[in-house]
Amino acid sequence: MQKNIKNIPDDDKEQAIVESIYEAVIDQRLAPGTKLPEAVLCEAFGVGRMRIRRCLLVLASREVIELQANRGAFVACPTPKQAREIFEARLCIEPTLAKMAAQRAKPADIKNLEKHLMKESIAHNAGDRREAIRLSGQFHNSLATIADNQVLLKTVKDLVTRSSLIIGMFGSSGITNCRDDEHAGIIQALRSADGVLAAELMTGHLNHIKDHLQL
Amino acid sequence: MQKNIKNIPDDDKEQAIVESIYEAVIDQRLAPGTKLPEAVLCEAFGVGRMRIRRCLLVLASREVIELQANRGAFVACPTPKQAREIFEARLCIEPTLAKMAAQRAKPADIKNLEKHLMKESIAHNAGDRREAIRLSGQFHNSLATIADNQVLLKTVKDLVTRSSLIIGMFGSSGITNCRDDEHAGIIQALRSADGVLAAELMTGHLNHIKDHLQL
DNA sequence: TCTTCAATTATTGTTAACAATATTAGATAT
DNA sequence: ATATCTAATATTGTTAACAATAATTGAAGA
Repeated sequence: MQKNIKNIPDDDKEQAIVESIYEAVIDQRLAPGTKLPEAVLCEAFGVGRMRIRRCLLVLASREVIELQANRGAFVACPTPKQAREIFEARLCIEPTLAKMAAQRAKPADIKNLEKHLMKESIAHNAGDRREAIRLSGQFHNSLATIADNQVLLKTVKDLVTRSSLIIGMFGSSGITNCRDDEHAGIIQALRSADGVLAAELMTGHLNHIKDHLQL
Repeated sequence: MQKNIKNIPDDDKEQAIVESIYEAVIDQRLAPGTKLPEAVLCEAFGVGRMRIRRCLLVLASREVIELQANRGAFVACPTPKQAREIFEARLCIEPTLAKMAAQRAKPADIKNLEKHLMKESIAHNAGDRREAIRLSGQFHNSLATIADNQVLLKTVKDLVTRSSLIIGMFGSSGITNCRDDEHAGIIQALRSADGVLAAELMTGHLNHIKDHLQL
């Protein structure tokens, strides 16, 4: 019999590091342009330089960070053009994804989304902008999970992460970016298995987020 | 004044290597499951091991190859489940993309597509299956280019590349996979700037390709 | 002849030292 | 005081040797 095949040695640890940096970007603890020196990351995660470099390369390949020659890694600074393209991509993908989710959502999925929505509402009312953004992104990922398509999930995750950077750069600081009542509407559409409505609401929702940006 | 900033040292060369492997996968010169030993690639591209490893990591992060612990790199073998997800993703993205392309196509773009179509037709009539597949993929990339969205272009490129692997694994060998007359129809829709039609035709086209697979 | 085990070989993974480049600090001159 | 140049420092990029693991070969036994 064959031994369990892991993808690459200690891949789990590396994936955890990548995820950790993703999270920090989403939470806006790592602002656009922040330098990520190898030594600091080695210290922080308790691994060697090679590991960190591998993680940085993966992050760069997903355009969450940028690698500059002989200067190192920096958290990406999306340009207005990139911002437009990213939201255009989201508008291309997520409405259809919402439709798929509406067709496939099981009662348990709806339950989880409702719980999620409550958390969003709490963070929102508490004025915890950071947490609100984080949960808002997570909501979009959840739809991809319910739609049960790993390929689209990965794509959306990247887009959501980069959207956090965009909001960090071009978001009007006063206004809340993701209105949770719009999320509520989408959940209601899923509940009634109305895919077309879910898609429409998602389109409107993404347009609202985009419209609140100062590109 | 500041020196020209390149992304990373000799990034161009590395990107060329990655592209080269992409091409080989698309052309089906690298069959699914083929082992890619570091030494061979170092020799082939005339670079050190470190470079090759970086390229392999990028390719793995895009799921064009798979890295196995202590065993090295292998051209990816998409599972039927992955194949379904990839085509679902394409069906999610490319119709809308075709619509965008229809709205943005300039006369020169149409001209190029027509030239491209002729090449496809020639390869098709000559029974050059490999070239036909390659050109067929390129057609889909061209639409993303015309739509002028780098984010979606990159996503589609990945999906098209992996589709080549899927066709290599699950394609019925006798039947041609991408009917160029369907491409012709899409071009006609672009010519008349009929986005809705372009989207519909693209949906049908992708479904046809998918239906010719033996999952 | 086929299977199993051990030893050899080949390949990948890791580490540490070194080279190249950028950044910083300090001194000098205007 | 500011700007500029130079030297020192720090950071990144590269290489080569080494360690760990897998693949292969061949021999021994059933």
